Amino acid sequence: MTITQLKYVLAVAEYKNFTLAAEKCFVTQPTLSMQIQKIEEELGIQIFDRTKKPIQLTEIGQKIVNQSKNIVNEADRIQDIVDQQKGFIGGEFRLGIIPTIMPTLLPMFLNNFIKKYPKVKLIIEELNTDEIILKLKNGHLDAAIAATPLEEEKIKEVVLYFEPFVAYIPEGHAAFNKKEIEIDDLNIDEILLLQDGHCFRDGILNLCKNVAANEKTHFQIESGSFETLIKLADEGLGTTLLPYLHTLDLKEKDKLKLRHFKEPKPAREVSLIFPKNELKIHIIDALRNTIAGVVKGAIVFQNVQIISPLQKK
Amino acid sequence: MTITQLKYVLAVAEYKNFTLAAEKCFVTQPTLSMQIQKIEEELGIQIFDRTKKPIQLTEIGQKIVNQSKNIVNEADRIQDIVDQQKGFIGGEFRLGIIPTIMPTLLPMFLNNFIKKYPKVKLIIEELNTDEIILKLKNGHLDAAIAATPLEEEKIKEVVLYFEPFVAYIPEGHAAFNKKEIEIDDLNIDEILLLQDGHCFRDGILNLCKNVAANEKTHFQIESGSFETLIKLADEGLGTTLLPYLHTLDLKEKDKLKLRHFKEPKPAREVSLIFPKNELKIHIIDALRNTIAGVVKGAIVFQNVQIISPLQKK
DNA sequence: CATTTACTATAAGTTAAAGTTATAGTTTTT
DNA sequence: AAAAACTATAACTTTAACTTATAGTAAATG
Repeated sequence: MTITQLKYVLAVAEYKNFTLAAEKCFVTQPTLSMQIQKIEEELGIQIFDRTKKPIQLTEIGQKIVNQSKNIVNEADRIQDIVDQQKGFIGGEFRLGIIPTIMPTLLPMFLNNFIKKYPKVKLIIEELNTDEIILKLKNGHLDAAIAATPLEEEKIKEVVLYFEPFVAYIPEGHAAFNKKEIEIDDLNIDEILLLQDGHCFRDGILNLCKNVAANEKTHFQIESGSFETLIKLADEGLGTTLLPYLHTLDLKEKDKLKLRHFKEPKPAREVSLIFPKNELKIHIIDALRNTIAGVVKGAIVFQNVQIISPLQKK
Repeated sequence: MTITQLKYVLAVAEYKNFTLAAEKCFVTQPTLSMQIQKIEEELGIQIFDRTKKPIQLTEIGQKIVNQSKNIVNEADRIQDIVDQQKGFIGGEFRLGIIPTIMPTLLPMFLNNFIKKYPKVKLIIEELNTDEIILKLKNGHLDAAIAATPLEEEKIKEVVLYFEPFVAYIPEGHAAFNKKEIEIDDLNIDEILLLQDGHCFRDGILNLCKNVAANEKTHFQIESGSFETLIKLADEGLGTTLLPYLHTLDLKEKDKLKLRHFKEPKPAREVSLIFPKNELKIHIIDALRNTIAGVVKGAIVFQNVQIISPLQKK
């Protein structure tokens, strides 16, 4: 049994197709077929059920695939250990970003980063906070950008910036005429929120003290994107809260509906988070510095009050 | 990088000697030398410092060895997964036993077991409870025999038997003339106990309610073996408590000093414990049945009161 | 201090494994 | 029924792993 064979098994399990899997492994299809046969013979079991189309894993095959993922993953870390020792900045780097940060932050630093560190192959995935924590722990991600604090035992957090929330208030709303507003100018029932699972929602809900009592209103819409929320607000269906960076992209017309909060402004803490083993710490540091550089120009430090993404009732 | 190379690295790290390591790996010394060179070259680092005699690991080498242990360990589990599926009873099986159970229980079942399951290569290690829990969790042990309950999250316990404690009371002691005794006939200060780390000690200490207050007496001896305790008791230095199976081996003369407790007798719960993944469950079941068979004849069920090994203040 | 001992490294050759191309054999799709 | 999509087998090549033989090197020994 070799690591190579295990990788072949994983490829076939993933693509359910020998030909395609062979391509992805940069070998010919017969090589793959033979190596799979060989490991099946060595173990004395069938990993794949070839009678089904597309190919299926057998019951025992599934267990072997799970274990193989472990092994291949752990084997890949050998190179990480070496890279860390050498201070080498390169190799694959898997970064998770939550959906409410992705579209605004990523374009700001991505270009800078890949130019400065051309040897790093960034693999970026949009994931919500729960998925991120899971994948950081099992090694499927090297780092992530999320709202903090999370207080996860094995995960380290390094704050990147504090991002204030800005209220988006449609014309005709009572608060529209105020220059600066306070949280109590908005009625919690009318604030349009992102759908559950997006941790941003929890942050917003925590703004108001009496959420629990008000949760079951006659009207509840939770969208997956701020664009939808803005349009709903424009239709007179309520107000919404936008992270500051997001407001920079609005049309001039819509920007007129933005109202900043009085200090201390409600804000979210955005951090770079990663496993405490700090395996790819050099890349993480490089990423942090790059982001810090671009954000410094975009967000002025202000007196803020952090909304924790934690409390999920 | 291959699993074989990693195994070679581990062998050299263990024996600090290429020639010996090669023997243990069943290859010639040049093979080992070349493969080690090859992985060092591939990673671009030195794993071993060959200038020192005997050979030493470099700093990075130590990290690589640690990770390699993980990988090789996880790789070995592939075969376990297959064996489990097939219901195969064989292969290596690492069993930990705490010192206070080892000498009495092991001789009772070992012969039976190896005759009945000749394909299983039993590797038995005497370890205290803490070490056992650690090694079960990191995969260095497949199962263990210890006093329970332990209430460890990832470890399953299957009770093998309940073993009453018997008091050993030297001539001249106030309780010597009683046929059956109660725990309060003994003064906690005079009970000779096993040294710390042996979990049996905790069990005994839990017998008495007011231990904490009495712990700092003018006199405290904690030996590592019951033999010592018995001799100390004979010297008039106190009494001691012995697990029932241990009393069977005493000289006739010493047996006269044993006093059984009134029911419910204080007893320890002895269990077979193993990781919840139940990888080698067939061997574990075989072991349990073998032990159950031999113990049934030796320990009559009685009304007992379990002393938990847990509370460590 | 030269010699033995106890190792590790290198060289040359062999064996075994992993890979290739070409093609045959399936099953599914059209 | 033919074509397409795919996997398996066969024959061969390349590469990697392993062997024996021997050179090199540092520590131990008389």
